[in-house]
Amino acid sequence: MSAYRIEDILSDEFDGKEVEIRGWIYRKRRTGKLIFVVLRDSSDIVQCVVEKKIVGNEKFKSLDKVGVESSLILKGKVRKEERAPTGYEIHVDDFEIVGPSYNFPINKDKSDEFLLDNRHLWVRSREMNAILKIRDAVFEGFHEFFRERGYFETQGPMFVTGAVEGGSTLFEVPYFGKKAYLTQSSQFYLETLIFSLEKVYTIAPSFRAEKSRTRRHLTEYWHAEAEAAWYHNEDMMKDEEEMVVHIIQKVLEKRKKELKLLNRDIEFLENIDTPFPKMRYEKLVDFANEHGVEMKYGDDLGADEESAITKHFDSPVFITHYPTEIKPFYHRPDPENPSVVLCHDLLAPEGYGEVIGGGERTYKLEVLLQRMEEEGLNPDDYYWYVDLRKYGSVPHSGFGLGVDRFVWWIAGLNHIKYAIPYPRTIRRLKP
RNA sequence: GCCGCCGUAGCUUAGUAGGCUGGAGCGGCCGGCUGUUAACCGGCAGGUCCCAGGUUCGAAUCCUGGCGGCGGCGCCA
Repeated sequence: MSAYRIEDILSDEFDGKEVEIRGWIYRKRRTGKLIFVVLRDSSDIVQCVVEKKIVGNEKFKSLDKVGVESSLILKGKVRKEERAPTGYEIHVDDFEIVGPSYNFPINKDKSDEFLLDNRHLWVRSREMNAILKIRDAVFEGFHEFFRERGYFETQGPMFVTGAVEGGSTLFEVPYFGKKAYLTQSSQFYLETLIFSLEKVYTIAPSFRAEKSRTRRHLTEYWHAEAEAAWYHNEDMMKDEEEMVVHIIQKVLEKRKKELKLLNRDIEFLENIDTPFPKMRYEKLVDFANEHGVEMKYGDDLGADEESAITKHFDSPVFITHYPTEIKPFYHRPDPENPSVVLCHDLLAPEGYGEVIGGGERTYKLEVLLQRMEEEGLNPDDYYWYVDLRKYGSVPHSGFGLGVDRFVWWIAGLNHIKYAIPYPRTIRRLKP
């Protein structure tokens, strides 16, 4: 007999049928000559009733001895049962203990720190299981969207020699007697690749040695990035908002059960649609001040500002046209007003804040060299990036999205460390 | 870089204006129970009170230093 997934047998169709299932003991309760085993597999949980008179004294005792997380194969008959946690239970005819487990370290009392130390075991929990499935749907949604839109998936290197963002946040690694760094972003490499493929995307890790201790920072995070030739700022924003909606739809289609388990406000997600509100940076300054957040022109958005602003929207919101001096050199200054750049950030609602940073790239050689000089950068260090502006340059735009931040928001989590299987933060390097 | 908080049993913790033998829940072990819902009932074991030094008749509690951890800001995705 082949084994069923638990999720698949939780239906009236299976009522009265004989099945085999495999999984791990999630809960176990003994009462006299009965043992209730709540078994979990990757799909769901189901209560199984083991009677002493059916399985025999020896087997009954052996099951009584092992603890939660023991792995079992069991055979029995499915019955509809209102008293069971998931509405059905299995009356067990026979079972096999495959891998016993004693004294599983995680029980009902648990601190964050303890669970992080035991992440390799905590990934089995129903909460983590639900989050990981939502994360999977998010990745699926990305790939699906980009490919449908004619983007090619590609990859940049992880070992690099220079910075994309500020240089102080690079992780240095020894490299055969030389210094190398772990990449902060694949953006510059994607820019080179559009001259071959025109529209490209990648989902890869990025590394930032920021000493941040916040609920939205990781030192190693998954970065979904795209670049497209001939795209202007607004073209890119259009793809992005449609991408965000596509991914949300994908998660809603596949993972409603998991969102419910996490107590996510599902209706909120269902109501998100294009177009997203768009606000120029200068308007945002006024908006912030009108809503009790002190902000002056030239300030970057802090966590307080983002949180205060996004709580006023029930949709992600684009902020565009930031002052040139607070953005990196590669952003294209607005030809109509070079004191601002053609860029955009996407802020997630409900106080979550920035999930995307993107914009149009400077494609004229003179402008790029001037901006590099203003920021004190040596063009020789970026010779290959500068070269792109010498040989058939074209207008182009791109963006980077923090996938873990996105999952953090979609799943409605309290801290980004719950959004990734093994979070890496300034203080957390294991397991 | 800055601000704040914490370290007591395997886990979660009570106890800290110094004072009797440092309590409890969960987990573990032994026993009981035929419908449990993170079951329940009885019993047992389990402690370097983070480390070092100091004050004191007396320190988990006060002081100094160290180690480890947590939350937040800035920065960013």
